[in-house]
Amino acid sequence: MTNFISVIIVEDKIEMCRQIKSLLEKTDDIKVIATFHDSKSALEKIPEYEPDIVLMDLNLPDGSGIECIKNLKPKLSKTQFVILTMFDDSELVFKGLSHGAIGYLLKRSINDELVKSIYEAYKGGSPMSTQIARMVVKSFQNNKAIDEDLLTKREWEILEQLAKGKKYKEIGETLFISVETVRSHLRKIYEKLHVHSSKEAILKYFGKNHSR
Amino acid sequence: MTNFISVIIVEDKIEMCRQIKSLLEKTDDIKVIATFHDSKSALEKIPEYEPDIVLMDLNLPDGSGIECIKNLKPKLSKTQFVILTMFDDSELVFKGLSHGAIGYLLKRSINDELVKSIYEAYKGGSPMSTQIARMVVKSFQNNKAIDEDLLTKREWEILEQLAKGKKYKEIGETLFISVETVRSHLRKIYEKLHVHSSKEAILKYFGKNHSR
DNA sequence: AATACAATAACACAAACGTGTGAATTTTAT
DNA sequence: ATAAAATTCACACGTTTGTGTTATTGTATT
Repeated sequence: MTNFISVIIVEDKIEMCRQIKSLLEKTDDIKVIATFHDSKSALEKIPEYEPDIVLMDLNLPDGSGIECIKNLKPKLSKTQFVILTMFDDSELVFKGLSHGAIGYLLKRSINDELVKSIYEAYKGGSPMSTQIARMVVKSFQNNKAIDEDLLTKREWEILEQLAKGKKYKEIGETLFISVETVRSHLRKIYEKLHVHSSKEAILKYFGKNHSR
Repeated sequence: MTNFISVIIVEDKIEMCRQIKSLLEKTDDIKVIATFHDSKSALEKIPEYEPDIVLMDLNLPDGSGIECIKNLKPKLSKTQFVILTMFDDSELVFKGLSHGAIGYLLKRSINDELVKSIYEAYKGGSPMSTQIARMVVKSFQNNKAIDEDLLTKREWEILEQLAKGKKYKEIGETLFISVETVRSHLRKIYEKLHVHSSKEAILKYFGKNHSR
């Protein structure tokens, strides 16, 4: 590292690119060391720069920015990727974060947050605009799968085991009861959850029954 | 709503409580309308106030603050719960968020962020300190369950269907192929994933094989 | 003391699943 | 153009699962 935070911008719209650059260069300790406008040249050239931060647009003309991150990440272990996009689509957010992006900003809110976000990303934080954080939190709240009081203590134990991928026989061995008893419990569990297979029960357990 | 944001603090340590209160009251449009020091009285009295925001400590003497949120939430649909805690333990964070909290702040960073966070929570955002956001992002990245290139396009389609809880016959009907073909694909999928049941395959699909 | 629920267990039968083997056709890559 | 991989389908056999029925024992609740 040098005495400034090196940033590369990948963004196809030149005007937007310039705007971001000028925003960042108001600060002395951030330097935009390169800009790219398509994923092909970004993939080729970025590794040479070893930037601290890459600001990545998702809607590139020749392929998704997520693909770009996926390919660059292994070569640049010290670089933090921050996604910059127009859309607050939850699919995209989850995909972006799970593919190695460390932060996720909406273009409409960059004026207020961009510079601060670069610092945060550099310090190992995860900049997200308020709206994005809200979506992430929602994704946890959807997982309010089964009311705790619906199943008895023992039934929860059985379901937990099932949700680890075990088969009936193994559950019985773990809990020191016969397979028949396990089947007996699961019959009641399935009844209470309104399902007819271990698959469906597991999905409910993880709150993956509706949506996504 | 009135012309200010009404806040209730639930925090057992009186000194900390007073400190938070004085922080918030530097701003005219935030009013601390009550404070509680244990979950029993909080549960009884808070519904009468219908506050905009509840700042909730997790380590109350008589029961977890999470339980408290769980009980209050249904009675106060317009109230936003923000957790205030000493610890950045990931279990707690996920539990808190999935039980109805809208934000999660660490006590050590409240000086900088508290007032801003109240505004954000009020506007429907999700205030989180940078460290918490980082943990949340990490939880997505751990879910890098299966390498995309491991399975073919068709195999992904089959697995997706399976992960919706469908049985083989239904998968075949959805994709317009015979059950035998579904079985054929799943045989290869199980081989590639090193599993021996639909249960295990689904767990891998959702990244739930290790931990949690 | 009576009633309800929880936990345990067995038997039975059909449906669904896991796996071995084999093979034809289409798509993709070299 | 040729090899390799992907997609499709079938038959067979043993295992696992889903569900109906029934019963014993322990533990609360009233």
